[in-house]
Amino acid sequence: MADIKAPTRLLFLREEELRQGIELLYFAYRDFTAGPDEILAGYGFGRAHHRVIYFVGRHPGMTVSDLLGILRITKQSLSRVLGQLVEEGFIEQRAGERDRRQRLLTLTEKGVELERQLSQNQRDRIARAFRGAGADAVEGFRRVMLGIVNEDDRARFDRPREGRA
Amino acid sequence: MADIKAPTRLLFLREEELRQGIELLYFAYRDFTAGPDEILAGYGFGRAHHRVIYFVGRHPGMTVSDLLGILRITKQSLSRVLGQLVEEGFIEQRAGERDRRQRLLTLTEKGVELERQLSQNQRDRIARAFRGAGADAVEGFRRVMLGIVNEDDRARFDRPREGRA
DNA sequence: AAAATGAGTCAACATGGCTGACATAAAAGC
DNA sequence: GCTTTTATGTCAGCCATGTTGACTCATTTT
Repeated sequence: MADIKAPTRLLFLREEELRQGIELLYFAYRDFTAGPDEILAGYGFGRAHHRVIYFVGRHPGMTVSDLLGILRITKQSLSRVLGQLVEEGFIEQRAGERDRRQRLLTLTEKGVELERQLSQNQRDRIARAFRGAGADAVEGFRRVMLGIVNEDDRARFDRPREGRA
Repeated sequence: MADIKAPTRLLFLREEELRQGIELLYFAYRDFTAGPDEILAGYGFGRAHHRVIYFVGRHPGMTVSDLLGILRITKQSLSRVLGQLVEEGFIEQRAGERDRRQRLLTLTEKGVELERQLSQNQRDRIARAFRGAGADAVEGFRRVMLGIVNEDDRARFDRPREGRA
């Protein structure tokens, strides 16, 4: 079908390898988010709520601007979902001690429970993939994925400890 | 900060490992799509157009329902972006030979060029990550990502050949 | 001839991005 | 102390892209 392909067999394989990488990212992400999306729909929430719940759960006491930095969206977009989550009692805000302009975000018990419910599906999926692939493969996965992430966010994955915000 | 964590050190690491997996997927996908998004904006297109261009480029002559099956969206959603791409001369439709109800999709020259422009960024990023991580890591990446993808889509990645549609 | 299929269309709606303008309280700088 | 900057929130409106439901049309299958 008039496939536009590279001249040599070797180069073809290389190109094919990269295409596979692209598609693995697309399909893995698509399937990875499908589970939580269903649960969220039951609460009238969307994927954006999940991201907020997730990162606040991960970094209790983080500020609004920490969150904006991670999500890379505008504060107007964030405020919509964050506002709902606060209003419906999944997230609590309290003023910062050193800087009282800040709103420190934490999950309520209700929020923790929702986070657990949402992430369980994803953790199961990852755990299954990790177990099936073996420890060396997991290390390879980690290395490749880190290489794909923008340099300025790699510190977030620094070995054992958790990077602030 | 009242971190909710697991009882033992071993279990903590395990939990942390899974969390890292989740976040690697999130950040890698976010950064992976940021480049093309900028280019697309210049054409008045969005990520949905990219996906259509990509898969039609990948599988020339595919049908509309093939595409719907891959993207897992409704035909109404697809028709919007596909219609634009056809109208603006990036994609051509022709009737199927065996079944004249089908619309077989192929990229025009203009479409091929846009596809190349869009994917170049992603290919570069993947290539850089693959080179930096090494061949074994790439194999591990492949194994883990395949484990994350839903079983019914894994055949798409069968070793060397390209699975129809 | 009737039923099923592939594709397209109209209408209405929701989510979650965006820009721009503006308000308020607190902190930092001079 | 006054001014400026910063952290946050808010109003209003726009756009892209997903959804459901109802329907048409041509063609293929039964």
